[in-house]
Formats: sequence, C-alpha cells, structure tokens
Amino acid sequence: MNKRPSIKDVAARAGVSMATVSRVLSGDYPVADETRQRVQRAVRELDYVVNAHARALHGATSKVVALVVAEVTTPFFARIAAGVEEQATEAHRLCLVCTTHADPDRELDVVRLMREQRADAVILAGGVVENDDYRERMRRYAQGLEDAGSRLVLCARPSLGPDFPAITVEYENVGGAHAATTHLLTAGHRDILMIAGPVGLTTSDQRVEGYRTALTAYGRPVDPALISHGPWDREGGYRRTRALLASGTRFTAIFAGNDGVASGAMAALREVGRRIPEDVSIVGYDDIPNAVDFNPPLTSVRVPQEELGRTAVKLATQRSSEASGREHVMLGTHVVVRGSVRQIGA
Amino acid sequence: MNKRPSIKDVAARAGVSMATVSRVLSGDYPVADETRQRVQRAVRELDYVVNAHARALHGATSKVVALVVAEVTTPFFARIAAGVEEQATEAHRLCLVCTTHADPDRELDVVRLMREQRADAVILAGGVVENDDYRERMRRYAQGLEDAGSRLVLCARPSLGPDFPAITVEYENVGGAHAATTHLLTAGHRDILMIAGPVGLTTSDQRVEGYRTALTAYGRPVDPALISHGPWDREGGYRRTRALLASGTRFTAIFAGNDGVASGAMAALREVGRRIPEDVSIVGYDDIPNAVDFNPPLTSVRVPQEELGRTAVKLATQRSSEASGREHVMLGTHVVVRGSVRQIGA
DNA sequence: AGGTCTGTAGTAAAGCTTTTCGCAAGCGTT
DNA sequence: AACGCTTGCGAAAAGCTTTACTACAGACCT
Repeated sequence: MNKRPSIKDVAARAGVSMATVSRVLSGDYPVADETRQRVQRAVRELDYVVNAHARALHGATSKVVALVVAEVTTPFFARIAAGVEEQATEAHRLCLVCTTHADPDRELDVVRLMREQRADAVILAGGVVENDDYRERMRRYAQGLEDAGSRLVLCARPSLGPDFPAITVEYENVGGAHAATTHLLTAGHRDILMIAGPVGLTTSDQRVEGYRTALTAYGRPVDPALISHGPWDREGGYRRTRALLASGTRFTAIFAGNDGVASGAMAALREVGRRIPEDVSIVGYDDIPNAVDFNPPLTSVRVPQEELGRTAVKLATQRSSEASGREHVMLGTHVVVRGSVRQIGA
Repeated sequence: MNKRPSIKDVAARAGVSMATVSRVLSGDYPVADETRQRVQRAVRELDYVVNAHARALHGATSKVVALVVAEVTTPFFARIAAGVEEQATEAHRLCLVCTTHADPDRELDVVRLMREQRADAVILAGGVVENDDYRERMRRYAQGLEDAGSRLVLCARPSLGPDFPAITVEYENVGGAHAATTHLLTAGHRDILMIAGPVGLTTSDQRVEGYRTALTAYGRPVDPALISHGPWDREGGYRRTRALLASGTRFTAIFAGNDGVASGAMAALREVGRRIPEDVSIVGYDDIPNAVDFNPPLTSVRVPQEELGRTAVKLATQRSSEASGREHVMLGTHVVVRGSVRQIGA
C-alpha cells in the first residue's frame, strides 16, 4: 500500500537533511545522540530500508559474490555452495548462484551478468576441459572482471599460472588419487580398474594422473586397458562396469573416479553376483555423505568442499591492499577407510 | 586498467546521445540501422556492459529472485535450489541463495536484505515451527515485501490461508506419509514405528498426520509409544533406533520421517543383527538420489523438489496483471518401491 | 502551399544514496 | 578580543540509466 519510503521521507520526518540520515544509517560519521534517536525513530516508523542499488551505484562494487558452477545438486557442488554462502554471509556479502550446465555460451552470459552486477567476486568452480579456447575465454573474463572491479576466483580447478590475474583454490586431487590407489595396492591388489570421467576434464585427468603415479611408484606398469573414460555419474559407472565385466577384463579392484561412478559400479557388480569386497574391492572419490550407507560402506577420498568455498570467498573479500589477487592455495585430501576394500594374499 | 566505461563514453564514441545508446541496448525503440551499427561497434570496442544497479534504480524491482532456506547441502534443499535456479534463469532472473540455519533472527536479516535488493520474489522454503511468533513474523515480511514490490512465496511449507498475501507451493506431504504407511500395512505389518522429526515442525507433523490417518483408515489404533520425535538426521535416526531396540519396543517395520533418519535406523538395525527387510521393514521419505544404493535399496516417498522450486519462481514471475499473488498449488508425491519392505504373513 | 504523419534522435528529469565541501556554533587559547 | 579547533549538519554534486517530451526532417495529403 504505502509507497516504499526513500531517505528523503525519513529526513523530512526526522526534521534533518538526507545527509544526516545517511550518516546515522552507515554509522561511520559522528552524529549527535539526540539527532540519531530522532532519525532512528523515523526509520522505524516508516519501516524504511535503504535501496541497495542506489547505494551500489555510488560505490565501486556491490556486496555480492557470485558462484558459477555446472550444476548444484550433487553433493560436491552443494557443499562448495554451502561454504561460499556461509563465508559470504560472514563477510556481509550476498551469494548469487548461477549454473552453466558446462555450456561455454551460458558461462559467457553469466560472467557478463556478473559484470553488470559489479559483483565483488566471481567464483568459477569445478573441473573444466582445459584447452586453448578455455584459456582464451578465461583471459577475457579476467580482463573484463578486473575492469569492473571484481575478483576472479578459480575454485576446485587448476591454476592458470602465477601471471594470470585470478585467485586459485585447489585441493590435492592428484594426491588423493595417489593415496586411494596406494591403499588398494598395499591391500594386495594388482589389477586395478580405473573408471574415470571424460577425457580432458581436469578433475578426472588429475585423478587418473594420481592413479598412474601410484602404480609407477609401486613398480607396477600402467595398463591402458584398465582405464575407462566416459560419463562419470552413476549410470556411466554402471554401464561401463557391466561392459568391462562382459568383456572378460580381469581385475580385483576398482578405483572409481567419483562416488557416483562407484555406486553404479557396485550395482553392476552385485547384479552379476560379484561380492564386494570379497570378490572385488572398490574405492570412490569425493566421500559423499551417504557413502557410509552403501553396501558395503564405501571407502572414499574426502575432499574439503566447504573449505574450498569458504577459502575462495575469504581470499576474494580480504582487503585488497593486503592481497595480491593472485593467491594460490591448495587444500588437503585424505582417504576415509570403510568396508569396501579387502586385503588379499600378498 | 581501463576505467569501466559508462553509457556516456559509448555515446561519445559513437557520436550519438546517451538515449540512443540506451535504446539500441534495450532494443525496444526504433533506431536507424546505421546508427545502431555505430553504437554496437562502440560497445564492442569499449567492452561496455550496462550497470545493473543504475538500471534497477530506475525500475520498480531488480531482476532477482531470492531463495531462503535453512541450509543448502541436503538433497531436499539442493534440489529445490536447482529448480529455482533453472526457472529463474529461464525467466531472465538472477538467483540469490541465503541460508538461515533455522534462526529467526537470521531470517529477519535476510528478508530485510532482500527488501534492500528489491528482489522480484522472495521464496521461503522448507518446514517451520508454525506458532504465533511465526505467523506474526510472516505478516510483517509480507507487508514489507509488498511495499517493496516483491512477491512472497511459501515453498514446501503450509499456506497461511487464502487471505495471506503470499503464493504457496506445497506437496502432498500428508498424502505421501499416508501412502507409505499404507504400503507397510498392506504388506502385513501391524507394529510400525514412526521415527519423526521435532514436534511442531510442519514437515514432520504432516508426516505423522499421514501415518495416523493411514492407521486409522486401516482400522488400527495409533500407539503413541510407537511415535518417536527428535532430531531427524542420520544421527537422530541411529540413536533413537538404538534406544528403541534397547527398550524392548516391539515392531516389525519402521516409517522414517526422512531418508537421513532411515539411513541411521538401518545402521542401528544392522549393528544389533536385525536384518532388513527379513526382520524389519523400513520406508523412508524424500527419496534422496542415493536411496537406491542403500543396503538394501530403500523404499521411499518421492517429493518433486525441483518442481517445487520451478513452480515457485514461475508463479512469482508471471506478469502481475494475470496473477493474484495468492496462488496456491499442491504437487503430488508417490511411493517408490525398492527392496526394504517385506511382505509378512497376513 | 499549408498541414499532418512518421521515423529518428536529442534533452532533461527522475530515481536514491553517498560524499565532499562548507558553514556555524561552541569552546579553549593567547 | 581575535583566532583556531572540534563537532554537527546541510547543500549539492556524483554515480548511471531510462523515459517522457521535444524537435526536426522528409513524406504524404488536401
């Protein structure tokens, strides 16, 4: 009913100037106590709230951090989002969430929108196919965002080098895969299937890399026939495991590229009567919350997703004077041992 | 390096007025072809993007919808968020996500922030403790948001009546619980434990309500000793199931208030050697994506979370002329049968 | 020839807050 | 009594875009 009141209305009601109202509200400038009280009463009576856009119009950026991800339902991204949101709130920022479904066009749109919004920070999270097109795109984003006063943050994906004007927050992805594979090797497994994600996707490639280094460090050859690339969701894990089983490939353990793949693989194994872990051991990656409910409980690699999100925001919002805007941090991972791996004869 | 260019710079470069640039950009007003080209070239050369805040300052609202939830990591909320985000994108809106951790103070803050932002719509999602304080709070929110030109949407929580100025998008929560309980009853179970959430929480209360109506409709008494209230996460399900087992309460089936509770209950049952479903049958609620991976796969009630989110945005963003702003829609639920319920002797 | 459209484009105001600058009053100092 | 500092507050500009209004040229009509 009532028109939304403006600062002018408050000023009139309190019998002061707009400037005084503004000063009372931001509280950064001395105002006589009695004046302050009058203004605050007027604000309450009119139920006045400032217009964030008018405020942002003046400053360099608005108090918003944007999270850009492929999708938001899988635990991996949901937990990054949770970390971003929490830290954003702590830093008195709002949290904007955009999904791209891994579509570069959509991503371009989103980054432009964020420039329009003058977001403090734009956090691009999750693995990518890291080709020339990607690097060129990122270079343009970085330029545009820098001009707009925004910080660009690469989260859960590789850095583009110390010269690239972006903050990077990664996790020990190769290391986690190395540890997971080593866990299987020390349990006596030799023929370890790796059911990875799409070729070229950084997250998956790094996990394959860790798998390779672990085998090599253990003095074992890397058999390309044991590495399967493809869609890395439950369905992909299921289909490829069925196909591998049908093809007669011999293996006693599976290293799944993520827990979704692991769940599909476990379903496939059960369908053909292979027991876990008696016949086949399996390790997943990401340690989704329900990994403990699997049959059997799934050994997996814990990734500090919330921490990734929090750190991204923390670095992006710290006062620019003390920040280079090119920080690079690496967070740790570790294997969470449950019941899906069996020791076999040395 | 370059200062962010304004529309004035573009106008100067193209040799036209600011108004013309604005018109080329919004495309709602005839501009001569050659002029348009000049402007577009200037825009490209300067890499100009409009200032969303200056634009919003002019209009009544900004193109933003806000989702306010307790938390964002559990599949229930993550999927609502996904639906909201998708539909927001489709409606050319940005999606702001805020969490309250079920803290009314935090909620109050968030709603004020949304008023400052002049969001098109504010979607409050998830169950609540519906007392007088809550209703009074909502009334204030509704008033404030209406004045600010925003729409208030209640999502996955009960309507506050047809007179209340809010859109409501619910799901058949009582009905789903009724169906789940009936599913157990028709399988021959008589002593059905209900492990519910906190007393007063609408989502939980409605599920208890469905449990009761199903028993009654089946001609069975409702035994209060079989209804357990408490925290409804995995931990709560585990603890309470252990306690109930220790107390010697007799039951052949469990209706869990949600899948988190169900997973905890299943863990507890396994620990004491009760087999599922041979000794105890169990049905969950929400049908989280990994329910199929449980041991055994969990029969659960499917809730259309994405659809709840999409519908909330759809109703809130449709042109006001054709919308009353008090729509009330109810989406369906259904039982997804898997392997956690066993038929027992009639 | 004078008048009415039509198509383009410029002018200026509106929208709301923050911030710089300046002014005035009070008070202590010299 | 003149001076200068502090405190408190107002006037006005800046920040950027949209839009109602105005203006003008040429086409078309009568």
